[in-house]
Amino acid sequence: MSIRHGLLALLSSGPRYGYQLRVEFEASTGATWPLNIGQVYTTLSRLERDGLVAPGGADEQGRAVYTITEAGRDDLVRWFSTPVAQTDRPRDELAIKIAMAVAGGVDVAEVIHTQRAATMRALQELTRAKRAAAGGLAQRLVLDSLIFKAEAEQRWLDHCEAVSKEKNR
Amino acid sequence: MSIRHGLLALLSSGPRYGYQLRVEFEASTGATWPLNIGQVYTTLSRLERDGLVAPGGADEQGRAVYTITEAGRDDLVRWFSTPVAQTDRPRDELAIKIAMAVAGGVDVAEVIHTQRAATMRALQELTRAKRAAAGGLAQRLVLDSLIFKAEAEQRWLDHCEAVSKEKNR
DNA sequence: CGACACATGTAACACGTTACATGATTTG
DNA sequence: CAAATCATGTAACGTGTTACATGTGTCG
Repeated sequence: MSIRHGLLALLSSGPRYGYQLRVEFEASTGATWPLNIGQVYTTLSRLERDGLVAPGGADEQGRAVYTITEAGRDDLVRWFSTPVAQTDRPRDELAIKIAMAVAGGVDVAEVIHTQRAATMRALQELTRAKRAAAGGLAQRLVLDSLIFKAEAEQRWLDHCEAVSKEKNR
Repeated sequence: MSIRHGLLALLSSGPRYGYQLRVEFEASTGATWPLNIGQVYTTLSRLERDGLVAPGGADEQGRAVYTITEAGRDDLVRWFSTPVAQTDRPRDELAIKIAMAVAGGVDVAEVIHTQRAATMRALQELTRAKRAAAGGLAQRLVLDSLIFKAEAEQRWLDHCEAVSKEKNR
C-alpha cells in the first residue's frame, strides 16, 4: 500500500499526470526504490477503480491528468493519522533466513558473515550517497532511515553471532 | 520469497506435511507474523510447480507429505549463501509516509508523534514477550531483530523531528 | 538521422492473504 | 455429545513487478 498512498499524497497537492508522478515520487523518496513507470499507470487505474482519484481529462500538452477525489483525501488523512503497526509490515527475509539457519543444520556463522559484508557495503554506499546530498529534505530522511536500519542490522548480526557462538560452547 | 524459502528450509531436514510446516515455521520465527494455514498449501503447490519439492505420498496417518528435491536443495543453498540486498527489500511504508508528509503540506510533527507512540507500545510488548522467553534460540533472535529495528525506528523518528523542526525555523 | 527523454498504456505473472468448504480425531 | 484441534485444499483477490507495444518531441 506504499505506492498507492505515495501517489495519492502527491496528487493531494494538485492534479498530475503519470510520468510526472514517477519523477516526483523518486524525487521524494530517492533512487533507493526505483519506481517502474508501468507501475504508476496500473496503480492509477486501481486508484480510479476505488474512487480515490478521477481522470481530469488532458492538460494543454494533451497529457492525461488525474485528480484526487474527496474519498481520496479521506483515505489519505486516515493514512497519515494511522501509525504503521508491526503486524502490517512485511516479513523480514533476513530474520527468517537466520532463524532457519539456526534451526536447521546450516553454518550460521557463514550466513552472518556474508550478510555482514553486504550490509557493510550498503552502508558505505549510503553514507557516500548522503555526502553527495543532492536531494531535498524528504529524500535525505529516507536515506537516513536506510542508514539507521543498516546500522541496526549490523548490531543485530553481531548479536546473533555472539549468541549462536555461545550456544555452540 | 520468505515463506517459500522458509518452508523449503524446514523441508530440508526431512519430509513434512502442511499442517506440521505451519507449526514448525511459527515455532522458529515466533508468533510475530502468524502464518495462515492456507498459505502453506498454496506455497507448497507453487514449490511443486517449480520442481523444488515433490509430493511424497502419504505417511502412516494418511497425511500428505512433501519432500525437497535436488533442485530444491540447490535453491536453498543459493538462498543461504546470497545476502539480502537493499534492493530486494520491500519499500518501507513509514519512510515513504514521512517523506510524503515532509514534501506535502502535512503536519509532520503529528505524524511522527503518532508513530512514536505506536512504536513505543510495540517495543514494550516485545520486551515483555522476550522476558516471557518461551521459544528456542531462533525465535529469540527474531524477537531481538524486531527490538533492534524498533529502537532504530525510534531514533530515526527523533532525528526526523529534530531535522524538520530545524527546517521550520 | 539516430538516440534519448517524454508519455501512455496493457498483459501477464508472482507472491501473499483471506474466506470458504470439508472432514477426521481428540477431549472435556 | 459438543467443541476444539488436527488436517487438506480451493477460489478469489490485492499489490507489486516486469515485459512489451506504441508514439511524440527534441537535440547532437
